[in-house]
Amino acid sequence: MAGHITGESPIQREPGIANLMSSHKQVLAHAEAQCADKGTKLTQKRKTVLQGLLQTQQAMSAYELADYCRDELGESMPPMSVYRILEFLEGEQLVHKLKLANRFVACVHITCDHKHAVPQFLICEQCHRVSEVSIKESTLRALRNNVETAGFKLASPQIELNCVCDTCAVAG
Amino acid sequence: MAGHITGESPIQREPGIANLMSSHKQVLAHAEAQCADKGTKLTQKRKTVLQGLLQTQQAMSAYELADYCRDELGESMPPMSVYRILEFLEGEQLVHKLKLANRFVACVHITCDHKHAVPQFLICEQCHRVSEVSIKESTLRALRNNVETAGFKLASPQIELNCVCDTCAVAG
DNA sequence: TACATAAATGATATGATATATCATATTTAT
DNA sequence: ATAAATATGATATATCATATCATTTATGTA
Repeated sequence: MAGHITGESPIQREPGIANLMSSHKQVLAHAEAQCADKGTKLTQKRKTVLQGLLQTQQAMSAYELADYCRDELGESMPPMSVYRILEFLEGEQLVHKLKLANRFVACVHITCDHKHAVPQFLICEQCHRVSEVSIKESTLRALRNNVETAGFKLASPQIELNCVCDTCAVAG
Repeated sequence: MAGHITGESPIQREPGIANLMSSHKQVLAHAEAQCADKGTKLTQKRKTVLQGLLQTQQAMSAYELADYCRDELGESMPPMSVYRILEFLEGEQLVHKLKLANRFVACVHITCDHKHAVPQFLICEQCHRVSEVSIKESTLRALRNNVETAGFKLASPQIELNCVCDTCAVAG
């Protein structure tokens, strides 16, 4: 019953920890204000979970997040609470669930005020690093066309792709 | 420990059971020949699992398939064997694993001799019906471009999309 | 045929992700 | 101050999946 974070590959934090910390503070403040506007509350626990996702910069499972919050952020966090909190954060569009990986990521657009484009998630199968990029309108239209011709509708415009990141590709 | 097939929505079999049965027979024969060519064997158990996928026309979990084989096809089938057999069938390209749904489908191109196009799977979130369509070369190129710009590589060109089929959309 | 080897399947244990439900604590409104 | 609503804790259980060892079945060769 050791930690849930698989040790396969280290977590990458390019811009230096200190900068990230302070930028996370801003993101959290923004998220809190956004919730307040909508009449919901970003409680301490919810903030901690979101902070975990912001800091690790990885797609995390609920159980991994529970461990991370307890061990690194000093906040006791039963996994079932994490699931509930993630559900809340998803509803607030602060977090995305990646079905392809059964993991969760912080939305990279929390501090943007404009409407988000359709996200395209590139998920490294090996280290779970995630890149959230925007899909071109024309590409999305082509996909949607395929879908509707087949008698389906896109349930969520979000697109997830099985990838390998360059770092793992080199290492592999 | 009741059946694993969720009763939410009935399985749809448009062309009439009898026709499907006979066409499945052909598909199975083709699959068997294909294996023989490669020096592998489509055993009785493997045939039964593939038949289950062909008949239900749904994305099925391994456990659902185990139940289906036992109850509907009269072949005792421990879930762990189903996993092994699905792995084999995937290797033979007779079956695809849909990570988005944690389920498996029969490949719709088993009887085609030409090389398959890149598959795009439309998965109904509600009834797990799946449509396997081909993605246009230009669309795939656009996606791949997005991916490589972000420093990733597509691990599998297979694309899975969260959808709702028209039947469920009407019912819902 | 008899035997050795390889391949396939059976059986069990366990891990990992997720949902359901009821109890308790905290916040909010009146 | 109290009731109602919201948030969190705790437990049980469902669901998807892998690892491992035992047993059976098929295959090749003396």
